[in-house]
Amino acid sequence: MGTRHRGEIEEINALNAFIKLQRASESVSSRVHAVLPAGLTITQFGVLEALLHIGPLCQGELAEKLLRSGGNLTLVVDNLEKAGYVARERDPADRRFVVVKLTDKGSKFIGEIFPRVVANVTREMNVLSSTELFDLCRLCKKIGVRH
Amino acid sequence: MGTRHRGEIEEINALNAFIKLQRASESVSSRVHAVLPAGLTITQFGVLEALLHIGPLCQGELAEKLLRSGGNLTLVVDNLEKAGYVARERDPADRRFVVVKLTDKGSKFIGEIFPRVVANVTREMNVLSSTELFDLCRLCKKIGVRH
DNA sequence: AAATAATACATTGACATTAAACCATATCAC
DNA sequence: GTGATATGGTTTAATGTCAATGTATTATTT
Repeated sequence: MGTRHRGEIEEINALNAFIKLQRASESVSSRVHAVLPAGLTITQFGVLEALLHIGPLCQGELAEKLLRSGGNLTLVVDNLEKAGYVARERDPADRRFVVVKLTDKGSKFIGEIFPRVVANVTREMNVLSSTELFDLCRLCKKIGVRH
Repeated sequence: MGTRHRGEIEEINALNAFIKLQRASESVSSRVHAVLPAGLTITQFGVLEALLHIGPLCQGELAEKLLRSGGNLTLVVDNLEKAGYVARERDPADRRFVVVKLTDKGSKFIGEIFPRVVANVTREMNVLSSTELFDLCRLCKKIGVRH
């Protein structure tokens, strides 16, 4: 091992950390997903949650917040609309925009689910101490930013 | 804010860290993905990379390593097979197993791509110092484990 | 040896996901 | 105002993804 170049070690450490990051994210996410009612996907949950806490949003904003493509959001909102959880409305001021808002049914639904997801996330993440959580936030923030 | 219960603060910190973890993972992954040749997906890359570094594997092993379902791997291997990068072979000792191996074309292909992905991952992750990388590994390992 | 259970993969159906092409609306330049 | 350009959303084609179910093969039980 003494013959390894500096660059090789850097590469190995970077790859290693990258893989661990991906695995941690995927495995926590899948365990959190497990608590969602059958038929409600993570992205659908993300849309409902954003509408609950921010209020009505247009699809472009939803796509940006959820890191998804516009075309994807069209379909996800379609499915939420079919299920009766959200309603679409053309913005009369600028008819290109479609404003998505929670229906009463959707509001009640996400209002019941959200606390359970929070409890689950809390259980998953509190394997770390609050100092460790803070460190994780800092590191994630640093690598998450485009550079 | 002084009226917040201890539990509420824990929940907020946990949620906050969870979201940052997901975002960091997704955004790094999408930037790494960007370096893959058009048409090669992340999971396809994962299969080729595993075959390159471990050697021939059966589909069940691939599914486990890549944290994907068996049915999914069937399709991913289908597409890699169509593209001529891998070949399937029934294990003669136990005909339930399908051994997947790289073709010459696939071997050459992944051999060219892998170093470029490594370079990209290195560039992304080396925003962190080696100490920070080490910390990130430790934290991810801790939350990734099922508990 | 026949019935049963377990294992590995394939298939199906529903939804997610993206990129690219497309349509409708709005804005800008002239 | 008219044409060019930009913007927001939709559609399409290809792939991914899982859960559930089906099929083939092997192992176990009796």
